[in-house]
Amino acid sequence: MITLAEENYLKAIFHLELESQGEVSTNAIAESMETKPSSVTDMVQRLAEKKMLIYKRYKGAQLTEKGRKIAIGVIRKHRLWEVFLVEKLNFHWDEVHDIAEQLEHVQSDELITRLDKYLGSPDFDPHGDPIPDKHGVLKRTEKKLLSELDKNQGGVCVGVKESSGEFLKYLDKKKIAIGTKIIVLGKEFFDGSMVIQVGDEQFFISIKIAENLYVQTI
Amino acid sequence: MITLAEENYLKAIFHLELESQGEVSTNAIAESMETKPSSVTDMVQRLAEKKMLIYKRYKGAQLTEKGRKIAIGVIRKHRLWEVFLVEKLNFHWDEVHDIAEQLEHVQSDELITRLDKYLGSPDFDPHGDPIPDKHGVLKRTEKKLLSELDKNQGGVCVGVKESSGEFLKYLDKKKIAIGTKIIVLGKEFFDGSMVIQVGDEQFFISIKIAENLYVQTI
DNA sequence: ATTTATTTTTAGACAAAACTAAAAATATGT
DNA sequence: ACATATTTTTAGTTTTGTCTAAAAATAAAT
Repeated sequence: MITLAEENYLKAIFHLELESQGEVSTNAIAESMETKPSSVTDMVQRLAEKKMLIYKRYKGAQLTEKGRKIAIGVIRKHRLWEVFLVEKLNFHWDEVHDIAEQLEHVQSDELITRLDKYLGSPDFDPHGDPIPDKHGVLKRTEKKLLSELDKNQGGVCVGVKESSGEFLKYLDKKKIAIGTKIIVLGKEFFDGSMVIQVGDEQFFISIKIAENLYVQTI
Repeated sequence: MITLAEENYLKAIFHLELESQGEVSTNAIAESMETKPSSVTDMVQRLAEKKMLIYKRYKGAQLTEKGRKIAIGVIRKHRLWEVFLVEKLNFHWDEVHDIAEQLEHVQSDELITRLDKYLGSPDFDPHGDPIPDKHGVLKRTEKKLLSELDKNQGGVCVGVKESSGEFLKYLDKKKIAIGTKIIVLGKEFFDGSMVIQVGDEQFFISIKIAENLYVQTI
């Protein structure tokens, strides 16, 4: 049996491992979970006993295969519920996080299997983050053109193909820079135009823009 | 703030109050929650301090308006989620209880408002139990003919209109007696025939049966 | 009414998950 | 390298919710 708190720790450690290679520090976990380092030490030791991570004192934590599986399972549930909240209950994409944070802890494999099917097995959540499949495989892709992204997929801007002053000025006006996250909210088949989300703003772009912007998918 | 355990106690006490008037005994609560009487005493004292119920030692507990409101809120959430699981995710009616037991504790008024609307504001859950409205009002109806019930509504058999031997023998064969719970799973408009659930069995009945059976709706 | 049985409560422990304060280990700066 | 700063851990409490065992109150029985 796994507790709610344990699931949250595993999830947080998983995310931190993505950002920086190797062991995750006690302080980093404490900060990301808004708790005290001493509490983290406690929990991390418990999780190490349960073989969900490897912990070396003063060095940090590293998920085991078992721990990573659980973390990815929680993330899969979180993102599927976010899709449900936005697509079926018409929540706005930025209102769903706290609710999904609760729903992700409901324990029932059958529920998630059916929810996934009901939602049409989506690949991305409303924030553009990829949804792991039932085997825990995360679609980890490389640099792409923005125009290659699908609906609901997101990426971080990593460069431009064309670098004319006009184009850069346009990007500046739209507050797109290296490191800016972009989510595809909609895509038109016949002309490749898109509606994208940048920060709080949603706007329309033509295929000419989308074909000249490189993004790193998550 | 209210905890998960507190919600479960309030819900259990609410159900016990329906079955027997007046105060609910410590032992009764312990039995219905599958826990020890000493634990119940503890929790009931905490809930009394929070003004969710009135507790007199050695006498039992009685919900206050505040406590009852919370209990009904939890029951509303439970039953709405059950409808979701059956109608949208195609679960069978007898598989959904444990999952709804978890979903009922997700805290978000907006979520429930939207879920209710999404499901078409149903009046009854898949077990035929009534769903309290957003103000906590439970559709508490009186004795009716089975034929007057709507789809998904349930009732307890309280008597017959016609009492011929043939009819009673039929009821006996179908294991329907005073106190038996009946749920309407489907209703045909043009002839008033129904598919009903009795215990584990589901079967078809004609309007002649439905018009001669009194039920007490829940 | 007084003993017996049942119910309920108290007292004391425990586990999970958090905290504070202090100690220990590691990292940094000159 | 050595003092200082930072990070991490330990030790000791707290809260929530549970338990067991024993005591107290209430109910039942002869």
